[in-house]
Amino acid sequence: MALDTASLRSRAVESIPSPSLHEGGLFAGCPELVGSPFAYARDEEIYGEGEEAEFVYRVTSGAVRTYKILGDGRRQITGFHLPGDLFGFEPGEVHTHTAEAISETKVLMVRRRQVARAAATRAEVACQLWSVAASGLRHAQDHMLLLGRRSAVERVAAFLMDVDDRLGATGTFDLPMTRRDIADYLGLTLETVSRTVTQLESDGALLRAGGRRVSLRRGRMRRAIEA
Amino acid sequence: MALDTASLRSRAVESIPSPSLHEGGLFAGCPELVGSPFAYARDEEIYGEGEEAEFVYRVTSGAVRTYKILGDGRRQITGFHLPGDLFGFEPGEVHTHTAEAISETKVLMVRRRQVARAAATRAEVACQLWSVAASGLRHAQDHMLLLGRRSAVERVAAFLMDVDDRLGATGTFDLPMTRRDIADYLGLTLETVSRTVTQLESDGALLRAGGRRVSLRRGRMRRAIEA
DNA sequence: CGACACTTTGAATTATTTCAAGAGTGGTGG
DNA sequence: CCACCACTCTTGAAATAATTCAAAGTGTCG
Repeated sequence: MALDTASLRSRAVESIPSPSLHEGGLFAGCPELVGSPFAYARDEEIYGEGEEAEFVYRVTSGAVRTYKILGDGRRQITGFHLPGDLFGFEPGEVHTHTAEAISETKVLMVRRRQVARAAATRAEVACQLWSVAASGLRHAQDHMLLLGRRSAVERVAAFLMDVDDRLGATGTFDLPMTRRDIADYLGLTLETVSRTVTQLESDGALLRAGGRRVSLRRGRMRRAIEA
Repeated sequence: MALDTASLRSRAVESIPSPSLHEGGLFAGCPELVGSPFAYARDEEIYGEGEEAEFVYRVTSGAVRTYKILGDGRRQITGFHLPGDLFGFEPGEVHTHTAEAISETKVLMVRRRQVARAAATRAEVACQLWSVAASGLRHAQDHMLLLGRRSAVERVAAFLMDVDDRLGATGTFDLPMTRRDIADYLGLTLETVSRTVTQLESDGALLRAGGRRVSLRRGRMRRAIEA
C-alpha cells in the first residue's frame, strides 16, 4: 500500500537518487522544466485548497503533507511526500487540497503552464504525467481499501511497513510525522494510533527507541495483522 | 463528492449519448481507437485483479463496479462506471482491481497497447489519459475524506445527493445498486446503510417509493448532515 | 403461488472515540 | 548544567457509533 498519492520515486530511486534530481529538473529529460528552488519552514503552507494552481513541485528535502479539511476541523491527509516525490500538479485550474511542509523542506517548483505546454507538444511528457497520475490513483485506491475496510491494527501496521519501505526498508527509522498526522492519514484518532503502536510493541512486532524511532520485525508485523 | 470517475449516468443520458459514443471511439478524435463491442451479463467478471491488463474499456450501456477485495472477503468498491465512462486503463501491466457488470452491460474495448502506442506518438491522446487519470485521482481523494472522516449519515447523504446529481438532479431516481454495493462503496455494512436511509426518511430528508426509488429533499438532506 | 434475493428492523456486542490525566522529550534561558 | 516550558505521546475509563447476529418483511419473477 502506497503512502502517497503522487509519487514517481521508486524505492531504488531513494537510495540511488534519480538523474532528474541531480539535474535539478522536475521531469527527466526536460531541460526546459528545471524548476526554481524554494524552501518552507515547519508547518508552513505551500498552497491552499481553492487557490489557483500556479506551480507544480518536487520535494528535494524534508517532507510535505497534502490534505483536505472539513468545516469542523476534521482532516484527511491524502498523502505524505518525501524527497523525489512530485505533488501539486492537477490538470484543473485550482488546487483541490492544501499542502504544508511537515519539517524544514526544500522543493523545486515549475509553472504549471510550462508543464502543460510541454505536455501538449511532447507526447513523452504527457505520458509521464499520465503515469504519475495513474500511480497516484493506484495508491489512492489502495488507501480507500485501507480506510474503508481495515482495522486500526491493520492500518497502523501497513503504514509502518510502508514508511519503512520508502525510507530504505532497513527496518529501523524515525517517523517523520506526528501521531496526529498519522491518525489523520489513517482515518483514526491520535490516541488510537498511540495505543495501537503500543500494542504492536507488546506483540513483539516492533521495538521503540526514544522519540519516534522504531524497528520493525516484519514477520511478526504481518502476523500481528492477521491475528 | 463525485461518485466516480465513471459515474452513474441517467437513462436520459443513455438515450442522448455523448458524441464520442456516437463515433464509437474510446477517445474523441481517435479513429484508430474505435474499440470492439462486447457484452456482459449481470455479475459477470470483466477482468480480475492480477490479470494482465490487456484491454481498456468504455461503458456503452449498463453499469460496472470496480473493487478490491481482501482474503477474508472484505470488499471496497472504488468506483461505479456508467455509460460514457472509461475504466480499466492503468499504465501497469496488470489490473490492480476487479471489474464486474452490475447489470446487463455493453462495452467497447481496445487493446491497451494500441492506446499506449497512440499516447506515445500523439500528445493530445496522452493528455486525455492524463486528465482522465487525474480526475479519477480527484474523485479518489474526495472519497478518502469520506471514508476516513465522515459519519454514516454524512456518507449516505452525500452518496444519495451525488447519485441524484448524476441522474440529472431531478431529486427522484432509482438507486441502481444494492445496499451491499452501496455499503462496500461507503465503507459501511449493508445494515447501517439501510438504517441510515430509514433515519433520513424519518428526518424528512427523503421519501421512499417501493423498491429502490427515492426522492430527495436536498435542503433537509444538507441539514440532516449537519445535525 | 412460491422461491429467492434483497431490505428492514431489533438487540447485543465491540471497536474506536472521547474526555481526562499524566509522562516523556526537546529546547531555551537563567 | 539544570530548571522550566511547550509540545507530543501514552494511558485509563466512560461513552458511542457502527457492527454483528438474528429474524421478519418486501418485492420480483418464474
